Amino acid sequence: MTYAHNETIEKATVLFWKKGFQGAGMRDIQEALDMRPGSIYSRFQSKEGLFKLVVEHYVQQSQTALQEVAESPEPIRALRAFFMASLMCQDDQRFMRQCLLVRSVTELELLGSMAKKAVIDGMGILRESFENIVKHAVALNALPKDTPVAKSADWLQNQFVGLRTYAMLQSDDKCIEEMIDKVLRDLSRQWST
Amino acid sequence: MTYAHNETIEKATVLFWKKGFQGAGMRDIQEALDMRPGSIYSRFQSKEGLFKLVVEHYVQQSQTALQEVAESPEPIRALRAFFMASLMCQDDQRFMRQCLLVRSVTELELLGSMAKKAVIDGMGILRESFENIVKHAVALNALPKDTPVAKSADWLQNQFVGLRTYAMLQSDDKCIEEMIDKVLRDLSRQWST
DNA sequence: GGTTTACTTGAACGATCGTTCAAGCGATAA
DNA sequence: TTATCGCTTGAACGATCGTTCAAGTAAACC
Repeated sequence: MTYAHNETIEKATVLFWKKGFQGAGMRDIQEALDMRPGSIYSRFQSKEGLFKLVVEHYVQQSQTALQEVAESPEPIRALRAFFMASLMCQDDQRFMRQCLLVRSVTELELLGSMAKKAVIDGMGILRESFENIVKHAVALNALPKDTPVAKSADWLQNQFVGLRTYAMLQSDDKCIEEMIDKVLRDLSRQWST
Repeated sequence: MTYAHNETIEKATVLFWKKGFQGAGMRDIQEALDMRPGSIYSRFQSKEGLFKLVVEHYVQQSQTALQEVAESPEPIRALRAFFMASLMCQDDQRFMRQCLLVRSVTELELLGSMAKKAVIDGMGILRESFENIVKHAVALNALPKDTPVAKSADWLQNQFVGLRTYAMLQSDDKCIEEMIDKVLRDLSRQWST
């Protein structure tokens, strides 16, 4: 039941990821989930209700992954692995290189208040996860003691956004890898002028 | 005639920028341009034809602005000014903080081949403009001689994308300014490990 | 067996989508 | 004046949108 529920959410995630909220029509959704409109509406209330669940599920999954990075004995190396996995997925899943949340931000205006809140809250939650990583890295001396944690978290999330857009258009994985390494080097550097 | 044409394109640009290609309906367009459907179709052939012109116009404007940065006697300072102007526009134009091209990339799949080409080519053209800036800066000793020009151009465009997304969600202009300065510092640094 | 309950079905709704086209308009040429 | 031209108009087209709902199904409880 709950398993089937998660499976359904994940199918919807792929669809929204590929086509966007507006771009994914109810008939696409019906086909992807192999459900008839009545069933979908009885379970999720509306297209937007389903989308909200998708976003929350996505945030939760990402949060878990980032938490594992933070708690790793080598957080910087783990972060690098996380970046690589997110940015270099197979070509037939290229659309997943773009962050689902960032994609949704561009559609924010035409989302209802519930879904909108889920997206914005999600961005905040992931920012916190990045902050956790920086904190742990500082504690382990993997980053300088005087690293401004809050600012670095903003910056890191920001870099991730840029990287994901870059990775979506860039076909040469080697370039992506170099870009990741530049980010990690810049992360370690002093922030002061 | 041509002036009125440009004015029309610019009105359409604002609309597509705010609502996206899919989100802007023909009836929105009719209202924004104060034209009836027949006139729009006789002049632009289709919604996509209009969008293509909008994208090309946007790219051309951006290219001109970046060219001025490159040819400035202090390119890094000029680049900073360009970033500030792009990222800190008034709140009622906040949607313009997101790059129109990046926004369009998320809708790439549902664009016809003509408009798609305009978007992708546009990204390439702007990348070249960033490369020009780096080249000029190196020539003026504003950047180290051994700066890898092509890679730096990719990186710089990438940073701009990240910054624009960041600026759209971040309400504190001071944070944005600090982030810009971090980018400019990281730009000057050595790329080698 | 009969009733309730939760879930599913698919036809159909009104609204909106991008687009078309016959008809109308005003200026220019004959 | 009449004919021709490019441009405009707005009603209307078929398609698709998100959504609804009466009818059907199957398991659970009395």
